[in-house]
Amino acid sequence: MQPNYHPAAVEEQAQQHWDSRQAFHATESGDRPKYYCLSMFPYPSGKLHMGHVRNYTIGDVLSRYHRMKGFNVMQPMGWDAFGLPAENAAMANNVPPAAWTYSNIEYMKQQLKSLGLGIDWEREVTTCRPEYYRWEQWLFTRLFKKGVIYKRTASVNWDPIDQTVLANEQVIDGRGWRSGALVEKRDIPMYFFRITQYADELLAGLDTLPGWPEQVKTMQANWIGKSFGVRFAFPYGNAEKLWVYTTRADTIMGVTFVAVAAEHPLATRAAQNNPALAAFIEECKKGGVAEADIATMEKKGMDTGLKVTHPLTGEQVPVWVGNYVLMGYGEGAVMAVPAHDERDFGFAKKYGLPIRQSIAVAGESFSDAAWQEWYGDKENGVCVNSGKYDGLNYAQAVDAIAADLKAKDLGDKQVQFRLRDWGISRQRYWGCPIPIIHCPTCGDVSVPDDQLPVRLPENVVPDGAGSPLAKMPEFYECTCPQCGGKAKRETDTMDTFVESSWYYARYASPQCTTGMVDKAAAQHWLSVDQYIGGIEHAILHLLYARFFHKLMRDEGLVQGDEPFKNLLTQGMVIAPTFYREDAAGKKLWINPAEVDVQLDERSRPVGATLRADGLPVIIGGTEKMSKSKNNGVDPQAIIDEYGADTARLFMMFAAPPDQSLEWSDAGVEGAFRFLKRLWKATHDHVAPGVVAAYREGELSAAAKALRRQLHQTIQKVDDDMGRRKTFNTAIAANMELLNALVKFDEQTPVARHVVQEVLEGIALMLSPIIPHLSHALYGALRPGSDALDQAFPTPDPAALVQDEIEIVIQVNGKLRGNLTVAKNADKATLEQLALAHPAVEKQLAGAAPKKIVVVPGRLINIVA
RNA sequence: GCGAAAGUGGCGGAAUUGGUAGACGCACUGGAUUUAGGUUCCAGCGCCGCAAGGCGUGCAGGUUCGAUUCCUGUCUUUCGCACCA
Repeated sequence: MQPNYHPAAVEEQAQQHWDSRQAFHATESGDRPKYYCLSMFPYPSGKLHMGHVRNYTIGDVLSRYHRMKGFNVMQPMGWDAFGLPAENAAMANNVPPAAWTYSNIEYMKQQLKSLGLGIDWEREVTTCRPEYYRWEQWLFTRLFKKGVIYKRTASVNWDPIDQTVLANEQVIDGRGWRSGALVEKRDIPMYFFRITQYADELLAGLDTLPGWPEQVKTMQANWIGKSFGVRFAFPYGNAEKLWVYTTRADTIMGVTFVAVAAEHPLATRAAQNNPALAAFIEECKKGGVAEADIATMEKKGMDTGLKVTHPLTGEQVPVWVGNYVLMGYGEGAVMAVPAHDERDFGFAKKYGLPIRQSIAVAGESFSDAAWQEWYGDKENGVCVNSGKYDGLNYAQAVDAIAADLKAKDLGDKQVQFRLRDWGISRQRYWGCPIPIIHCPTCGDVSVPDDQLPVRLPENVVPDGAGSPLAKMPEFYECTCPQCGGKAKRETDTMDTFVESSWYYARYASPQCTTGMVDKAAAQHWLSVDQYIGGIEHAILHLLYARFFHKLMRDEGLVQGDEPFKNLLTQGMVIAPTFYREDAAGKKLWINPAEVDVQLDERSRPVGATLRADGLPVIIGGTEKMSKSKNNGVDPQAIIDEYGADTARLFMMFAAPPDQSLEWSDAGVEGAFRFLKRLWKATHDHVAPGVVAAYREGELSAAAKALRRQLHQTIQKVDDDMGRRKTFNTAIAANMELLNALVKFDEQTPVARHVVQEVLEGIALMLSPIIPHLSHALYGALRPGSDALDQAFPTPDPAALVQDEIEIVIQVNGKLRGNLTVAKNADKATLEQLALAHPAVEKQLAGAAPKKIVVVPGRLINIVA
């Protein structure tokens, strides 16, 4: 064994060893229970970022830990290879997205390999390959025939200069990112997945997922947004009806106006002979479709001049157009009750509309000032100024009002979801072609199986103005599969969320050519035992994948209702930011690697300078590593300098996996220092010759204590890695153990056996985190054996036995001293010892204690 | 705006079931080793205080013998919001 730790050599040797024995190739044979460990696959953007390294290290730690616990582990990897960045790179560099993507994959694959991940590379999946997306197209055609996929129009961001549809991300402050043009809403035809049909099941399924974070389940439940309310109509004109939906039917008697979306037919009609209104409606159509923008913009409205009839009072109610009412939600119209809804209140105040109280809370006054205290109080409010409904509480009022509306055939109770159907049409090139043919006589016809896949040409460079496929007759000219007549192929591609919604299933049989999945393989490996990925995917990706699993189940492809049994949502990797401002006040972001931070005598930062010129820079916040803030740290540089084990150790040590992780160069140094200490301790121990691990023999008190600490650590680390998944505390416990070992200086033969036992224990306990180093250390401690084949250590009950324990003494809940007592000391003895303690006598000052609380094995609290 | 989280020393974090706040690491300070820098090793390190002691987990309340942990309110920060992935 080398006297010093050289990570490059250690890691190369270990990786070659694993490769040569195909250590991570997973098969369905054998009788060990399976463990399918899946990390969210990367988008091949160019090179790995720290978020990838963190994600895949967590997955690898769990995979290797479970291998040691006796599981047949399958850990695959692939590429989420379609997407917008490839088109942007193509335009910038004049390279086809395909070529750019494939070369990125090649480079990033080498990077992943250098991390020493235990991946079965024979299962690699790349979504932009026809072998993959042909099955997506195949499923599409099935779902289209079933009616789960349908076509309708929907609003998109339209760039009037580039004549193209923009993603929300491409709209900056209401303008197109390339053209700078003010973005407009435009309605275009799109295909939709009828996810709302599965809304109830997607909601109920959350209760079957105890292995998911509560936070994620709550977010999904709120996103699905099941609400119990009343759908009812305001009649008008010639037996026409304006429908609205409300969850607060108890406030219906407080309605003073109705607000409709700009796109609502009633608004369109009213605008025909009202130029001012027409102009306002046009103004509402300006701006993008992102909900966050719409919800935070100034609430504006205009009277249509139209009136509708209140269904219960018969009163005439004005209809307004409101820019905050969304056509895509519910009925595209809402009843407005300014007295009991915050948004309506603000709107009524602004435009001088009447406010009518219809709910009261006993003992509370109703005024503009007091209003906000209880405006929406569902629990304590009762109806007032509401005629026959006066005095009814929320539930009673809703029941009575719904019944009366039903009797008039003007409404009824209705369950509604916030979830909307999933529009998947994209007017982009680098995506999976939608397998539809438009025939002038047969309509929309799905592409027959024997004509799949609809191949995406790979040699195209987009120009940013509309979809390239729509300009390629060789792509879109075709014949109708039904009538054989001249027809046009669909040129839209699918949302890339579609590919990432089923890749987990494809990994079970990645090369299957006879179907989307091999049913037997899918049955063996699914569901995913552990899924790991960023918290930013908590809603959309995870909801779509759950939806797809149910679609595939209903096609008989997979079994079970849910794809991911356990979910771990990792936090972001964050880093400090630094910047300077130019003359125009524009921030120029400077990478942390180029900055020196000055500290005061208490190590508080007082300033920062750019290394290149020694002049000051401004310290910004600590934020998610990103290109835009130029605060990214390249993982490759860390691996090159310290090795993968140090990078892995630091990332697992600096924070628990579900919290954000702050990057720290000094922290990386600390991790490296620990590995050097561990290497040296092992080297010094094996230098005089290898011994067997301790089994029996008389031990000194110090040796006994060290051995007890080892076995306590094994117990803790097993729990931390398995149940808690807090790798930071597992590492800390091993650091403490190494510190204790270094202090232990007995050289007797039996002491050397204990040291051997401790070093073997550390090497194995940490092997999921620092596999290369553990491979080398274990090989040195046990020549001829492979750390990879070892079981996770188990604690020796005999080593854990303790005769004496420490008990804390408190007076009035404050720590005043402690006692070392026999483990089985009884309550009376403990009280007596505590009262005799000098610090307690001082605190009591002769007075008798009022009460004594004894928590066995922990503390005594004396209440004075 | 709506939904979900998080706030603990100079910093990252620990305290797992209401029971010793600050484990472990970083930074810093002092010392040893070293020609020097670096490395390594030893010691110290929440705040106030000479000490005794007091204070202390964003802020304000509450429950409890005892609260970082439970409850109410509030502030700040982060994530998501349907075409970024």
